[in-house]
Amino acid sequence: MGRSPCCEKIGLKKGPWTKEEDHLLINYIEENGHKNWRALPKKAGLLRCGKSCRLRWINYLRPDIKRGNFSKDEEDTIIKLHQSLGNRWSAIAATLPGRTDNEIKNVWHTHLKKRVLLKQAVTSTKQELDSTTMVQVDYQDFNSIPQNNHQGSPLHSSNDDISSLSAATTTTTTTTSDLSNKMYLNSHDSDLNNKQVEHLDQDCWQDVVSSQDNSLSPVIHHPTDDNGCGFNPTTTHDDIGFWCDLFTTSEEMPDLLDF
DNA sequence: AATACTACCAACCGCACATGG
DNA sequence: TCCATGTGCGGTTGGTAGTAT
Repeated sequence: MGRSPCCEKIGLKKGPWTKEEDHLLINYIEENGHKNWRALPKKAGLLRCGKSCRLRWINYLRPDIKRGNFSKDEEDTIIKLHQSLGNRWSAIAATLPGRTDNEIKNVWHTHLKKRVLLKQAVTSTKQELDSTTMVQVDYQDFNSIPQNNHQGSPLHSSNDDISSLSAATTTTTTTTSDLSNKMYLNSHDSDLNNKQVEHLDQDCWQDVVSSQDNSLSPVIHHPTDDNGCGFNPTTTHDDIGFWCDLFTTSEEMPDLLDF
């Protein structure tokens, strides 16, 4: 026999809260506090589970909640604390007054994780570049790469992605060494020929590259479009173009680390 | 203009821990 | 010490708005 449910499920409302429900909850808590969440909804006249009431109050209705975008300082704090604490959202939230664990968790998954992963990718790439030579890549040859060799890579989004990439970047000299997971480079450098690189897993690349989140744009210094790639920096295609541009010269790499 | 896709975020769910009888 | 209950936490889902095709 398992534990009983936190509340009687039958007849209780789920889903988005209405203004009326919000007012009932706020009024009750302002007058009586919230000593017992389970008993609260009935006393407040709400057809909600106690857990639902608690969540609504903690994450949205609390008077000290800070709304709006996260500042650069707040984002930096989250990134730093996540490095040391991991997914302990409540602990991270405790250091950011007015922010909730749920909000921080959402921000992490939608913005900050991508930024951190990208920074890690760029950092590892730079480290590898420091110990390797220029690699010449003929992107047209990606059309002939077997599917299972570039699954999940930035160049895998669709046939359209690959063809537009090829059309735009024929035989571009590029100092890239790990644009993707298990991507084979058609290198003219014998040491790196057919080198299989594996710095990031597939999900990582899908998160980073399939994203149309432009928040990366102001953070990463997108090289000027002077090499003929011609990608617009706002779409999935653009992400690919961006990655092509990104590794055009090794001299650009230090700037890219300025997250 | 219609459809598909993606990002965002509020809310839910289940588990773990805390507490009190 | 055990058990029932309440609460908190982190993972996940689903609805919606915006954007691309």
